[in-house]
Amino acid sequence: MINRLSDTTKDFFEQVFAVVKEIPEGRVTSYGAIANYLGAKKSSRMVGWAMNACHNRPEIPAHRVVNRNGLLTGKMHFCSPNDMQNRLEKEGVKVVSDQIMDFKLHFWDPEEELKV
DNA sequence: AGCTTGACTTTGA
DNA sequence: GTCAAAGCCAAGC
Repeated sequence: MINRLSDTTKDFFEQVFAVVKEIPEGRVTSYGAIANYLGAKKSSRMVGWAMNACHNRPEIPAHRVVNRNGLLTGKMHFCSPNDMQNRLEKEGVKVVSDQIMDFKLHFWDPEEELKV
């Protein structure tokens, strides 16, 4: 369980970053899963918005966070769109047409792994 | 203060 | 199974 922070927006960002940082190599998760773990399932967009601020946190493996369909929706927001897919494949995650193969297999649920 | 947009998800047809 | 619409919260204009 990561640090429980206040419900302020800024802390929400930190929470998202903390969870994303805990994602092991070769694993991926979805915005909704993170949002759900943070207790804001309906605010899945905010997770994406939080990732938008990941530019301030270079250590955040945002490439391991995809939409619920396993699609690399945010690849364009990387410095190099190809880098996201390349990095995932390097970690053992096969990606074809911006979509993660066997997404279910590589899926990493924070609620289960971090044990709320 | 109000409207539009956005790295999403869920539900209904 | 797919497609369209609604819901959600925050930032930018």
